[in-house]
Amino acid sequence: MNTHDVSAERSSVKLDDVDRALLDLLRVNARMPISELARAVNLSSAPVSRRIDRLERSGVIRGYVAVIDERAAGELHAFTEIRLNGDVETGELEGVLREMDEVQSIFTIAGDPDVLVRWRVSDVDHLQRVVNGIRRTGKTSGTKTLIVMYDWTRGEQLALPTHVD
Amino acid sequence: MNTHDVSAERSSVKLDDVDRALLDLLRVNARMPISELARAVNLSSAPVSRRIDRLERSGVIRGYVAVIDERAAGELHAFTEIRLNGDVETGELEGVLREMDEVQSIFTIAGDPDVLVRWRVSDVDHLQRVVNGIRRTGKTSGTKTLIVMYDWTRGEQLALPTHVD
DNA sequence: TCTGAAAGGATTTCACT
DNA sequence: AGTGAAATCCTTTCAGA
Repeated sequence: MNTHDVSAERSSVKLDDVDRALLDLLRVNARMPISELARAVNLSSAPVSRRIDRLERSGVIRGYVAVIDERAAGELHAFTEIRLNGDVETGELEGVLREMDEVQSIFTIAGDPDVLVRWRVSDVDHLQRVVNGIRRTGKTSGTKTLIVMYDWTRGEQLALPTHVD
Repeated sequence: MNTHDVSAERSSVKLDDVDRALLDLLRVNARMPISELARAVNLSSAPVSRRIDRLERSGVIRGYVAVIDERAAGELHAFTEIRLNGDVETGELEGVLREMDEVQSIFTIAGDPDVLVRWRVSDVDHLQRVVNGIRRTGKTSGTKTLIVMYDWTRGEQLALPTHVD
């Protein structure tokens, strides 16, 4: 099916249906062997290898990450919504946030709030410290923090090699 | 279908320093070869292979996902905060959400809101349709949607294999 | 639980279509 | 832009410590 290339504004990348199929497969299992991807799109390994290389170099594939059970790893996850002071640009806070090890993701939002941050901390005390750290920059006019109790992401439960004998 | 089927043996998992080092490496590059991981932790490949297998089976590693540039792929990402009606349990809505292809992640929150959903849609019309779909379930008392303009996640920019020319 | 070696796969390159 | 074969490299299993 032909879902269309809407982007075009900044990226000169053209994706065909095979590229999109590969992306959908890798989204669900980033460790899927090239040989298996090739079988899924009815090609041999060589062109699939080259296509993935092209997708990586062009920035369409930004990376491959393992998803870890945060509680098994003894961690706490949370989000903080941040509203910025009127004279502060999002880029200013982003620079601060990227330097903090506890920051896992930063989302710039169209509307209110201005920024959404995902934290990876050891406990609530740690969370309080990092959120206070953001407040103390003087760049924010308000924060609201959401503690994650449970989370689910598409693909994560199917991603492991299930050996069907 | 049951909602909580994964990693029941969470409490019986013990991680040593080598395990934690492997997790940190895989978080940043899920496609890193076992041989390279082995070098990084000063072991041979065999035990690293077995350790990762154990981490996968015990549910500590939940999966491996490729991170795609949504704009290059012609997509729009957004979050919706959901407040549930007083008589609705989070599990009820979760069941509905998991069936929707547009739902990428579901976070159950301690406090207000009750649930945070991450969407992957083709455009704002599509977003409006899926959010209205949630409203029409009658399970929610309020929603607030945040459209992502830009996002950054730790590790994603270093995750690609650095090749020597 | 590790090492080292060997077997079996996977990936990439290359000549050709 | 894809195929098939060959070379290289990776992963897993197994014997031994």
